[in-house]
Amino acid sequence: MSTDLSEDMTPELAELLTGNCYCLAVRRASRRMVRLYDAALAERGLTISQLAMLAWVKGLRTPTVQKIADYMEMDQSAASRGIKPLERDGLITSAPHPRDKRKSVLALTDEGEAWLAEGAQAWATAQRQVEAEMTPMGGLATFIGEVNALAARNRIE
Amino acid sequence: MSTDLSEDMTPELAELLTGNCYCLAVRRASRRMVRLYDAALAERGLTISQLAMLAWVKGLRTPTVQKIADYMEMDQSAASRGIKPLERDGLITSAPHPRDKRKSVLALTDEGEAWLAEGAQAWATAQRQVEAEMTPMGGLATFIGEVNALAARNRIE
DNA sequence: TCCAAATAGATGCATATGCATCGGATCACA
DNA sequence: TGTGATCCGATGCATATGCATCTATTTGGA
Repeated sequence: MSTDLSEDMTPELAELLTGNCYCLAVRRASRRMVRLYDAALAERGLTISQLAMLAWVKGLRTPTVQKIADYMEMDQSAASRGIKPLERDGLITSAPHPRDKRKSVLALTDEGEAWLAEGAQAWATAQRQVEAEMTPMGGLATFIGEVNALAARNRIE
Repeated sequence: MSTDLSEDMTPELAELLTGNCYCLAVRRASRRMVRLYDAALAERGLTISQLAMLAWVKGLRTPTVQKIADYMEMDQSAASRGIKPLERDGLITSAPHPRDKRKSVLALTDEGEAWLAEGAQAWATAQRQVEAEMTPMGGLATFIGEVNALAARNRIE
C-alpha cells in the first residue's frame, strides 16, 4: 500500500527501496529460488545446497573441502560447515589424503549415493518447472554472465 | 581444471554441476553481489541488509517488523532478528503501538539517521559501479521479472 | 457479548555464509 | 637442506534465513 510510504525520501533512498538495488533484487530472487527448490527437496530430507555438495563429492575425482568451495564459488569455511551435517548423517565420509596430510578426501557412502539419486529426481522436477516458466536464454543467462564478468573485473572472491 | 571432474555422471547431475541449475546460479550471483555491496559498506559499519532495514524504517510511515518483512519479501522472523543488532547498537528504537499492543513501532534514532545517510552514500558508490558495468535493462531486469512472475504463479512466499 | 479465527512479534532449531585466525603440512627457492 | 611463503581444514564470531510454534492481542461474526 502506497499509504505506508513516507514522502520525504532522498532520491537515493527511494531508489534503494523501490527494488532498484541490484544487490537486494538478486538477494530477493535468490531467497525465492531457494525456497522453491528446498520445498521440492524437503521430502527427500535435503536442501539444494546439500544436494549440490553431494553432487560435487560424486562429481570430483578427489573431492576435498577446498575444491568443493572453489567450484561452488563460496568460502572454504562455509563449505566446511555445510558438509558437516552430511557427514554427521552418514552420507559422506572423509579420510586423510594419502600423500598430503593437510587434505581430507571426501566420499559418498552407499546411503549418500542413494540420497543423491533421489534428490536429483526431486531437483529435476523443480528445475524443469522453472525452466518451463522462464524465457529460454532470457534474463538469467545474460544476468549471470554480467555478474560474473563484473565480479572478475573487481576481483570479488 | 577439467581433470578434477569424474566421467560417470548422470545427465542430471552433470546439468546440476555445470552451472545450469537456476537456483544455484542465482545463489552464487547473490553471494557475489552481497560481497560487493558489503565491502563498499564495511567502512560505515553496515551490511546491505542492515542498510535496507534502516531505509525501510525511515521510508515507512508506521514501520513494524511485519511490514518491513513484507516489503523486503522475507520471513517475519528473519526481519525480527535482523533488526535486533540495529536496536542493540542504538540505531533503532521500538515503542508499542498506541492502539494495537501486538505491534511495535520502530523509529530511527539520530544516530540511525546519520548512519543511514552515510551508508546511502557508500551504497550509491557500489550501485553506480554495478550499474555502469551491467548492460542497461540487460539480464537483471528481465530475470527478476521472470522470477517474480514464477514465484507468484507458484505461490512462493 | 463471547468465542473462534486471524495477526504481531519472539524464540527454538537448523542451515547458510563470510572474515579472521590458528595450527599443521607442504612447497619453493636460496 | 632450511626456512619463509603457501596451502588446507577447522573454529570463533557475527549476521542471514526459514519453519514451526508460542503467547498476547485484536477482530469478526454469531
